[in-house]
Amino acid sequence: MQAKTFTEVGRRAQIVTAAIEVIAEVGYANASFSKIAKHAGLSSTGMISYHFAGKDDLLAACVAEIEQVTEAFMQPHVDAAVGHVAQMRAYVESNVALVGEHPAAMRTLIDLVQNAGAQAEGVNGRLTLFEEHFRAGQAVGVFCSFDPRTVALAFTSGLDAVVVTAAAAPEPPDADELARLGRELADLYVRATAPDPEGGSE
Amino acid sequence: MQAKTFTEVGRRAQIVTAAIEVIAEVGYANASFSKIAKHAGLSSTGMISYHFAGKDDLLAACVAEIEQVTEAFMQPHVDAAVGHVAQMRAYVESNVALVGEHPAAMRTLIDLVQNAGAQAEGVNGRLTLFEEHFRAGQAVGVFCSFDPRTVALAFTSGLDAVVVTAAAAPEPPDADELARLGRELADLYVRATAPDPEGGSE
Amino acid sequence: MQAKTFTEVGRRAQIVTAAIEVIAEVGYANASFSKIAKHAGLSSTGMISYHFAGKDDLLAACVAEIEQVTEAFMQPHVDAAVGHVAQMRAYVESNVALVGEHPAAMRTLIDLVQNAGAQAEGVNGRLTLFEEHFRAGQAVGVFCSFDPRTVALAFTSGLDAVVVTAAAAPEPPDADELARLGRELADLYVRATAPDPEGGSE
Amino acid sequence: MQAKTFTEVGRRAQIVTAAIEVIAEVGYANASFSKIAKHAGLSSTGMISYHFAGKDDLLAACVAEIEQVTEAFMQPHVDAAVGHVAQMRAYVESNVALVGEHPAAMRTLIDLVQNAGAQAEGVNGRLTLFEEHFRAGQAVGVFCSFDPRTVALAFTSGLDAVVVTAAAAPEPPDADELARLGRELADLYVRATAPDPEGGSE
DNA sequence: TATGAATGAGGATTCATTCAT
DNA sequence: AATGAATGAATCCTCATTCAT
Repeated sequence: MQAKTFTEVGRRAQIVTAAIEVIAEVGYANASFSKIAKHAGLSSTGMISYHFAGKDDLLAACVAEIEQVTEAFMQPHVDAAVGHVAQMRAYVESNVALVGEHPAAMRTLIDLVQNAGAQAEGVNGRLTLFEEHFRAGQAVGVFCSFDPRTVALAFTSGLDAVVVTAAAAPEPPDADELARLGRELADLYVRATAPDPEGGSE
Repeated sequence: MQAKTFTEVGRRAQIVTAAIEVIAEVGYANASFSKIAKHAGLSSTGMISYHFAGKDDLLAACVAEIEQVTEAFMQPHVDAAVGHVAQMRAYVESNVALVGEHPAAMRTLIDLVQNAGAQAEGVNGRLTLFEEHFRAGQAVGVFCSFDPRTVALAFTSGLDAVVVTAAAAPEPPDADELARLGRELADLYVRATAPDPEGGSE
Repeated sequence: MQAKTFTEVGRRAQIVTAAIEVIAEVGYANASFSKIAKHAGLSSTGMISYHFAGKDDLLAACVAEIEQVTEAFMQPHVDAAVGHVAQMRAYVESNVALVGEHPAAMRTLIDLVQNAGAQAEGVNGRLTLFEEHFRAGQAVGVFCSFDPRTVALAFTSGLDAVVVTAAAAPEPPDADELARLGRELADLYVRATAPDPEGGSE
Repeated sequence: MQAKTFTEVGRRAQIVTAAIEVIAEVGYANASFSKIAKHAGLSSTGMISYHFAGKDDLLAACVAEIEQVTEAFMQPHVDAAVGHVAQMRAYVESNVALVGEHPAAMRTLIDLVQNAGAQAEGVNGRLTLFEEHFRAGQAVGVFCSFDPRTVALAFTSGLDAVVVTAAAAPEPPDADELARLGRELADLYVRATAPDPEGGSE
């Protein structure tokens, strides 16, 4: 009915930012409106309820915000890659590299994705993305034969684990270390999906 | 100095069992003492506080219990395997097979491992186990060259994801399907760590 | 000194209308400024506070509005009746008939009258009206001897109950049924106040 | 599973008593757990939630408590009366007399009955009681012809109004005044339902 | 006049924990 | 060894009201 005000947008963003940081700090289970309000410099939790329909709404906004940031960072890298294998590598490496840019966001995203469960479309979305990528690659012979769903599941969660571990480290890894980690993981995934020696190439 | 009585041990076990089932049902975040007490047939939450120092203590006991069950099931399979590769395969396949035996325990274990975070020694223990297994295998040339820590991290979390997905499925997979899943995953891990063609064999 | 502007009057009326409908729907206890504002198409509750001194003020305005509508409908019927008995009958029957015209208003009015309690002058006004009507009728012998105050109280609340029950029925009664109900009740009240057989007539 | 403890019963009774008094004072709409807890001398509202499943549960307990007290007082009077007319009179008079014994309970009961609405079985119960009493009396010719449902509705609400008005009066009426009020009302109801002059008698 | 943002108190409820019995 | 009652903080959320714009 009414376009969002500038202030409205600003406050929402402020609260989302605070929520992301709080969740990154204390975890999804312990992130209360109180802590988020305090972190955001708000005087009451009522303010959050004023701007968001409920906890789910706020959490969804956090996921949306992070996914946008994530996509903005990763998409160019993936698009620049040519071929299914290179694209997978670009996805993995840029995802790990993201830790250097937004460590809190990465930790929060994965926490939410693991715990929000049902309503998280992002998880299934990413899973399906991988799955179909594998299927397509197998069709053209650049991936060997395996169950795309199972491998997609193992890969995405393995990627998450590396990301969250890096993001949660006491002293965060620098860009070089992140690049190395990303390369290690991408190498692993490439080896695991490489076509049989006598297989074709792309 | 008084050793724990039989009743004491029994009560603790009863509570731990209830806690595992409750966490499997409603998740770590929503598992309260109330629900656990009710599930255990206890009329008061005070009983739980009496036997456990706190929530952390109870959770640790759950992890310990599950790990014991897990080890009892998996260890024979692993021990029966010969060579680093076969042992890794046995570990993965028997872990997935466990879903058929103790689905609730598997779901709970992974929930706790993901959320208990810091204090979970079990996670690091398993990580280190994998890591050293890789290092040893690399030394004898049955694994190719990679960062053992990173791959251990990716593999354990990938395994967890497959297990928890299977355990949480609306209609649980039967033994055959679990065997297939385990084989898929083990194949993947074996491919990913296989030595270069010109490498040696065990 | 500035007379209320046209807009001012319009907004107040709009809010009052919305409030009446909301109270009819969810009841006095659950009618909040939020719901009223939403129902009125206002984007903020501040608007209500701006036009009304407080909740009591708004409620009083609702009562006043409804009483005006009520009086406009009932007065002609009462005026057309001749004699104390006939007027009482006209009052009762036209009041019940009102349910067909303004069911929401009727439900709200009675809800407010029952709950607003103390500050509701309307109630006492109606009570006093009945009381004096009885007294006057007794003076000319068309009513038997009884305590006017007590009977006024019993009659008005009995009338309210019939009205609100009719107004709240899942499928609202049609005009014929309302007429029947009104006649039933009026008959009852006439019988209850009829002079002793040997008494006079009007 | 477990019989209620003495303490449990005592606390529940204490809370119910406090709730009845608070509702009598501030009305159903404004009776919060806080006020009830304070009135009962409890240090927290959690105590109430501990003993009652929720607000509805507490309210139902209040209604049950009051109805028990009410019935204990009224039933002997009604039973002692012979014939449908005398029983109706006994019901009305003893109900009004109850105000002298339990003014707060009366005010609360009526407040709850009016506002609890749906879940109040007591209301419909009483209504049906009256209705069937009328029907039975009409069958034997001691009541004239009228719609039992409508008259039952008007009478019960009229009775409530007289009771609550007496109970809420700044200076509560003494026993004599209550007896007079009860007689007035009973006379009114008897007149209103009396059979036509040529009708039969009981 | 009107708006939307902000406030802060208060709503019911659940929580882990303690304690007397 | 166990119970059940009690605690009080914390949970999310809604409330009527105020205020700068």
